[in-house]
Amino acid sequence: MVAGLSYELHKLTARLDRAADELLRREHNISYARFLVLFAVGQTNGTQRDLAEWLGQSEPSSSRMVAILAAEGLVEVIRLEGAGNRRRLGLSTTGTALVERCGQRLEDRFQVLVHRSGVPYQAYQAHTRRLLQLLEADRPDKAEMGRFE
Amino acid sequence: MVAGLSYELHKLTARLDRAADELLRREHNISYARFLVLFAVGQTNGTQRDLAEWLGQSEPSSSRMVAILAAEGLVEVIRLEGAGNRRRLGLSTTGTALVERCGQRLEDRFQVLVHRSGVPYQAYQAHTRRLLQLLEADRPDKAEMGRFE
DNA sequence: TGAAGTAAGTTGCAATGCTAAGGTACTCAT
DNA sequence: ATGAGTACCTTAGCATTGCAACTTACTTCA
Repeated sequence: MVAGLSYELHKLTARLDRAADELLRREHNISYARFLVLFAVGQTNGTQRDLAEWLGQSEPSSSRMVAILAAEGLVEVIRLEGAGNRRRLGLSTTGTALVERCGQRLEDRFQVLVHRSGVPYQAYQAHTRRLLQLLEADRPDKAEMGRFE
Repeated sequence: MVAGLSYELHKLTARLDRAADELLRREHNISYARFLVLFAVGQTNGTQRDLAEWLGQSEPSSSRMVAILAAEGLVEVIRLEGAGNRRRLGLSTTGTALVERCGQRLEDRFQVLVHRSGVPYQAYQAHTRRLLQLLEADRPDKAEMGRFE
């Protein structure tokens, strides 16, 4: 048959995401989608476009999520005067704390899973990254992506 | 930082799915989500529950997709008399042809990508499967799942 | 100094996913 | 033969995504 590594990846990710979502909702009353955005804000500390890029999502998606998270006081949005229609994103104190706790919890859990499975974390990660890189290289866009400073 | 294999998996899958979606819409006027369901119908040839299970999706999701695909004449739904409220799903002739073409196209493309990346297909697939297996084993459900014949 | 260009962000709409709750078609023990 | 149980499917409603189209805030150039 058509083996289908891609289907298995799809499925694995779907399951992982769902499991993460359940855990976060139960323990921290937040969805995985929102957590991911929060986490990404912490990582990028840039514009919304940077955020979308990091997440591998469309801009409208992150735009909306940012609006929601900002309204909840987890993300801070600062308009940059004299820099075009740009804002810089950052985590609020509450946001930082939340990301900290959730991130730790998820990472722990995931590492346990991987460890129990016997799959070599390093190698699997390296392969995943490699594929991702190649996929990014294929799209003829943001080679530079304008920063502000 | 929190390395985050899981984020990378999430992102990789998102990108792969999006690329597949673009290709299928452009060349065959069908979304990747629908194609996946069609493909799964061909693989399972069972009930909708089997289908959802194979896809790693919720039952309502596949129920809705089946309704749509049946309305488009791609999937055939057969009520099984005397077997409870069950239906057996199968691909119509058109459906089979479509899956054939799209599946081939996607698989080719994906294999080229993996090959170019230098990632060992077999090993990566084995790891993915292993993780998936463990994840399935954790959920205390359908160990048997009732078939009809 | 104002028209065109550019980079970033937002809005409208449809597709798809999930959970919770409800329905349907049988089987079985009493 | 009837009420409980079981397995499968559907409906209702919300969350999140993507694309297309539009807006906003600056920059450039004639």
